[in-house]
Amino acid sequence: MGRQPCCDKVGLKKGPWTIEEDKKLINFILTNGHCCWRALPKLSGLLRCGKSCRLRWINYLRPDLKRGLLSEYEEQMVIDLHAQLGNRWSKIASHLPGRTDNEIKNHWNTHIKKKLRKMGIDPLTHKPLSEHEASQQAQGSKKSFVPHDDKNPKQDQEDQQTKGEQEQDLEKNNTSVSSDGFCIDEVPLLNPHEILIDISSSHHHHSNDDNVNINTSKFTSPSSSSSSTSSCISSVVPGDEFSKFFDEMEILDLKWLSSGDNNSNDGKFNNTADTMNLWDINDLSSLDMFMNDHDDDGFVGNGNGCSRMVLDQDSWTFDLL
DNA sequence: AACTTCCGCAACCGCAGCCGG
DNA sequence: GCCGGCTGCGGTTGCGGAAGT
Repeated sequence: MGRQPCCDKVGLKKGPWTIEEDKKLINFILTNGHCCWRALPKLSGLLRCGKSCRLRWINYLRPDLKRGLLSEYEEQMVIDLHAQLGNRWSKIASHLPGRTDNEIKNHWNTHIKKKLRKMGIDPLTHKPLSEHEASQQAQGSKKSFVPHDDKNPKQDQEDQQTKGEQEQDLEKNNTSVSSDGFCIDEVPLLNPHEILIDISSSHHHHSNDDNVNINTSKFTSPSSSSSSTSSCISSVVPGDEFSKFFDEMEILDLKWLSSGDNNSNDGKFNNTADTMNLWDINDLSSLDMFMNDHDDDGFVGNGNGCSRMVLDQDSWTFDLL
């Protein structure tokens, strides 16, 4: 018996996601989590396969994603990591909080490769190009189709030996990525822990104590986003539609740190009397508390088992608002 | 203005790896 | 150890917009 396809493809939708589908997916995941991607489409009413849902969530809808171009620092990290790890994009992405493997892969293929070639560096071996190759690059001639083994980009033994150490260094460096590494001419990148919930205020739609409001007033306008960010959502839905989107989503208002606080990236809580830091970790486990009812601590379902919360950085701040 | 080519990105596809039975 | 199901990964494709003619 052959391998079962990941999903019954008959009647399943393909291609770009619509905002309605996004809403369904977000609502479902925020309510139920994503315990089983395969079952998710049926349960959420989406005519997509589980893989497609997973990809959409991971690469686009996830709340902790950064959008916009990679900063110089991030780019350098990608180059360094690629030299060590090769095309293991997910590994590389794990060193860059808020970036996805797909994003890094695309950026590598479209920007970094060219940049390195221009600099006379072979993007595959990270060694200087041969004279011939370099001259080709200098002439801006066609892409170098030098045969290579992409699957085995491992460097010398020395590299391998020091890899552990280097990775440790990179991890350390990682902690300072957001604080001093990001290009300030790009989107004002916000880290997950910079999103605060305003527990005290309750200015809109639900007055119940079990709903949390998060102000959106501090969100940056889409125009401040990197021009290269071409979001499906933003391309489809005009600005005021995003407000509707949020309303329909019954989304919490988010209260952001003041700009002066933006560089506080040390992962510490920034609790004041009436604010609570949502994100003090790098992964999505913070979501768990919202995906289940937590009446005791103020983060709760809406009474019908549907927790309300949407958190994000750029995809939410720029595209959805 | 119309057409063509190029480029970047989101999404798809197929395979590998992991895990439980 | 084997098998089947599921997830994750990396390569590739195709669409839409930008740039060029």
